[in-house]
Amino acid sequence: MIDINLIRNDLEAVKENIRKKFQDRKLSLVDEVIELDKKKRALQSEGDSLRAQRNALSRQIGELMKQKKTEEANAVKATVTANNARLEVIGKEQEEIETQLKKDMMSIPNIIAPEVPIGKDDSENVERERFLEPKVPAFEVPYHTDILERLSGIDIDSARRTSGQGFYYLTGDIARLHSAVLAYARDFMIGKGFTYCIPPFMIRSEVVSGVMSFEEMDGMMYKIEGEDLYLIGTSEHSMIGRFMNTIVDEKSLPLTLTSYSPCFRKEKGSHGIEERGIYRIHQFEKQEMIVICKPEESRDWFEKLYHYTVELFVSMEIPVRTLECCSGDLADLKYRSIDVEAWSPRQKKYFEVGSCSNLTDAQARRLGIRYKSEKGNVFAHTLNNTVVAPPRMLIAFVENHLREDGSVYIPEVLRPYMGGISEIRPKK
RNA sequence: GCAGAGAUGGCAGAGUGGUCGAAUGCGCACGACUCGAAAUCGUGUUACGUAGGAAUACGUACGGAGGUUCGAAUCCUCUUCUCUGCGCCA
Repeated sequence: MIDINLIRNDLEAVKENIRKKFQDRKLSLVDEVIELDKKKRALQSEGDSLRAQRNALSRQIGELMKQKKTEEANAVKATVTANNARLEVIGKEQEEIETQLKKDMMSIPNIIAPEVPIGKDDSENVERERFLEPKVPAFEVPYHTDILERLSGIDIDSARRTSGQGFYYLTGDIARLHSAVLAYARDFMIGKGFTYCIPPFMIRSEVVSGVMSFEEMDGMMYKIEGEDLYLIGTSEHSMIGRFMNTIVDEKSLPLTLTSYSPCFRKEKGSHGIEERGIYRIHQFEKQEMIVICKPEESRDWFEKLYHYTVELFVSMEIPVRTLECCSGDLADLKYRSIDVEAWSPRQKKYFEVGSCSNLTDAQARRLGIRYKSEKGNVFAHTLNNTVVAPPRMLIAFVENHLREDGSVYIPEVLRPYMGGISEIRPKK
């Protein structure tokens, strides 16, 4: 949600931003907001003066009652009752206008960063940098589940029976590798000065509706039967929810947090879930980073954050590239987004393993996350980025580290978490 | 899960229908005293919205939602959380 003052003061900038995102149908919303805002203020000042009158009259009634002038008091009461009738009408109108205003404001996208390339959809995203040489081995790289099955590392058939499509059993060294990657990523982020955090894996509807739209909620969130609780789709939900409607201490900024959680997603309407394998699934685990900082610091943090992910992948010897999301592919709340993609020697292309976003104050304004400064209370800036999400990243891992004999190489940095072993070999 | 008590400003804590945005204490800011400090004294110190250049004015908010009333921190209903006791449990 952007600052309404921006619309009041620089309507053209807001409209230009909408055009850059190819959302021209939303242009009329901006004019509607101006109108509604005017009406809202008019109603408020009318209501305020009526209330001021009522407060004065009520005090008068108190006085008259004390002096036992009941008749006069009743006369004044009648005036107040008439006022109240009008107040009720105003109240209803105000409520309607405010609901519509809020809805409009939520649909108006955040102002995008100057470096965001203009483009309609993800096909126009722009590659920024590459790290490590993307290699294609001489032998054919099988589909990731075939690699994992040969290593006795996965059992999807059983998972289908117990839980249905989109689930998996990881077993043996592969399961251990999964945990090792998470533990290594956790320690890596702690080493960068982040505070490790394990959040609630379920949150209330109140928090859910704070962090996402109704459509997103319907398409993603699993609800707990008979309770006002939802399984989180990412730890960002509970991590950001933690600061909803709070004023954080300026001295504690920037808050740099790294959280672990399982993530549950319906993936409703996405065909990817039908795919064989563990690319798109209902349940996965993820290490995430969250930064809450002062506005003037968010641009620097953004650069740092996605470079941390890059550094992590490079340390595990997996080639990656960064991809700048173009204007049309950027979600409405985002100022800027960079995806980190890992190399797939099988597909001979890069695929997404993480996404880093700077939401500036749009998310904070929507959720009421502020800090107290000399200038008064200011909305903070929020950023989030994937450190690593192992089931998906395991695809990149086994594809890149597969050797011709079917074994998978374990990079140096992970060995302490794998009992010192340097490879996983097929059984038999 | 059951029963009882509670939720008020940065903190502690009064207030049970009308000059209550809220006593008092602590904290904090500024000033006086002092060579300087402590102590002491004085002044100030909630947030949000609207109008205004500003001083300020008006409105709203006493966990949250709704209700009663001319008027609600105060009465009623629901809800969330906290504490105490019992029960249950990794």
